[in-house]
Amino acid sequence: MATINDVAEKAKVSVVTVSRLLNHPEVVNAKSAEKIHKAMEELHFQPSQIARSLAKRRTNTLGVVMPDVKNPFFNKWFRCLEEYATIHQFSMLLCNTDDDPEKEMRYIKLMQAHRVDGIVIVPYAKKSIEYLIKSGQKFVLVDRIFKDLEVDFVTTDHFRGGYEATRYLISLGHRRIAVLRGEGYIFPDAERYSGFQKAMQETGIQIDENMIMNCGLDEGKAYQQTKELMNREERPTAVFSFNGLMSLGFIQAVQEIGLSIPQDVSLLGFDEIQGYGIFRPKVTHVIQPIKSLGEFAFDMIAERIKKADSVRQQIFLKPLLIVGDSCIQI
Amino acid sequence: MATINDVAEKAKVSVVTVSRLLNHPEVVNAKSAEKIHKAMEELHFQPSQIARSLAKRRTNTLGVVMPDVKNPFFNKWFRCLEEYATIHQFSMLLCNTDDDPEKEMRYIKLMQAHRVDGIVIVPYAKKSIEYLIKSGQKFVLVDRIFKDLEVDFVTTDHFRGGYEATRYLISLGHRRIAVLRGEGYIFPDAERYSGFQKAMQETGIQIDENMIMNCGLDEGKAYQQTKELMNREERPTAVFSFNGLMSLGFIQAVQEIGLSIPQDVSLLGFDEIQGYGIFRPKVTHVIQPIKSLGEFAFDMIAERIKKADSVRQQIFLKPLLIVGDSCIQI
DNA sequence: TTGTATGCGTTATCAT
DNA sequence: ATGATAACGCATACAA
Repeated sequence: MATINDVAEKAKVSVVTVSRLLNHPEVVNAKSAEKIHKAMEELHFQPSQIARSLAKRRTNTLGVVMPDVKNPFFNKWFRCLEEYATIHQFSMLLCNTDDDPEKEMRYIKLMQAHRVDGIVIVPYAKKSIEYLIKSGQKFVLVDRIFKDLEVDFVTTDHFRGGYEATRYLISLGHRRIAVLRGEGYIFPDAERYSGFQKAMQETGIQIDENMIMNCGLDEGKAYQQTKELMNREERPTAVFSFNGLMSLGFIQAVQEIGLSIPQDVSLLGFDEIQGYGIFRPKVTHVIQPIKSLGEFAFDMIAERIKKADSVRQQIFLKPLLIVGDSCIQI
Repeated sequence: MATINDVAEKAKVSVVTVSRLLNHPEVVNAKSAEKIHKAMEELHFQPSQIARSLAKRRTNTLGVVMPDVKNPFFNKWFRCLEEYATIHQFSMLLCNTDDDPEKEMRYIKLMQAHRVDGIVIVPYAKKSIEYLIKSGQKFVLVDRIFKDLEVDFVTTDHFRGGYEATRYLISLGHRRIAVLRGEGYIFPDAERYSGFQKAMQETGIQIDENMIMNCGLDEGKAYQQTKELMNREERPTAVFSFNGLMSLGFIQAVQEIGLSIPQDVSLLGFDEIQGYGIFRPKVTHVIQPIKSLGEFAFDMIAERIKKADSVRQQIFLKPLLIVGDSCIQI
């Protein structure tokens, strides 16, 4: 690939003038500009971001570290982030951790080696974030936060989501509500459960601990737990599933047992389900403001890149309850 | 972030020795090595890939240009590619074109500006590929190819997929087979249709052109076309949908009309459907060897990066028909 | 408006 | 086994 030198030579100007045309076009004379442009065309010249990054100590690329692009929630989010970042002249280096702490650390260091200007991370391990802080890296947390760490983040108000969903079920007359959740380690899981608890307490309903199923946020486990749960003598009248994958596992198990939603059991899920469009009844679910989650993430990291001492931003966005046909009054 | 200079100073050796430890560890004395390692630890040193890339004229990063990570087929493929590439010390710069020719060109040039060692592309416009050739860029085509261009590629044998799927439907007694397809512009769409044609011709069945529905590979259009199609006096007994999205649209429309699969109409789809797991009946479908599609793509581009004059590779992978319950004998 | 000199962080070459 | 020096492609300060 041609360099700035080749262009300068061909246009019979100095390298600096070429560089100027790239960075401060207003100060270069029209004739020179034309000659240079012509030379660039002929040589298929593209300024090297590598050399440019080295000189400017800015790469204009963002590192994105997240659990898994295969997850519908995350890939939608990533696309929003990418689109928005591209408008602002940023490229994206992408890594998937599969919630493996070691991968996460390795990838973070890889990003740093690439000298990304900032890291946008949906983290798993708190240790990773502590490392980011310690190493002076600029970064923004998305979705999964750690309450005791003083860092920039944008997330959904998962507490509110859990709370409102539960209130809705209660308003329909449900008392025996089961929960399909994770281990409570990651923030959204913990918060949604807290919201659930609060709604139950407020309305004076006793939580039946036997109906709080730890499924590790996993489809397969949700399937198994559902089989066990729904074959009990005293079944729940409603199930609150904490993500789309578990909703899938639940539905599959329920179908195999021969029960119907919502006649035999109501279902309320967090996030959309894959294939949501074709499944009947329409599942009542809580959605997150994915686009905003992407745009805020970019704005925040961009702001911090601009000035390291910009104010700390901690944003909670409102979730929204979409009412379908999977919950009935009892 | 600390540089190689800081490390050298702290370890009381020259920069070169530090660099050597990084690149040719075997030639540096154990004592020096230890001192350097210690200094690196203390300084949280990560060698700058930027400076390294500039000096070596190799970035060890790959540009991935594809239509859309949201598409389940592509995101599974991307994950396979990423995992495999990471093992081989390559990072991935990712861009989504949404099949917009302008975006595609812009992104390709962006990748070149970043001096990626090679580009892995699922293209839309032939023009993009012609540019890649003209500019001397190393690249590999995945999934969508152009038969008359002499370039490296790996794709599924879509012709065979279309052929075998159609033969299967015919073997079940179907004669009036409708097709939900795209515009025939991209390779997989065109090939699948050719395979369909061949199977029909071989068995002496007349293709009813009115049942070949151009849905632009889009869910919404497939939904509309299905409504029109299935409300005709003479309905097809089977439908062959060319991708998962259109299968979704089809199913939704059929459900709304009040028909059942496969009692009223059989369905055979290409690729998996989102939410496949919970939809009943299980949809009979053709799957592609996604993992191989990722690994071959990497191996090929890696090979070409190693030596520009390596032999041209053009690989067709076999698709596989997965029989479910969505097609019945008539 | 344009050019000269220098530096960005690393590697390669040639010495020692 | 180690070091001095130049080079990678570009941007910036300063000079003209």
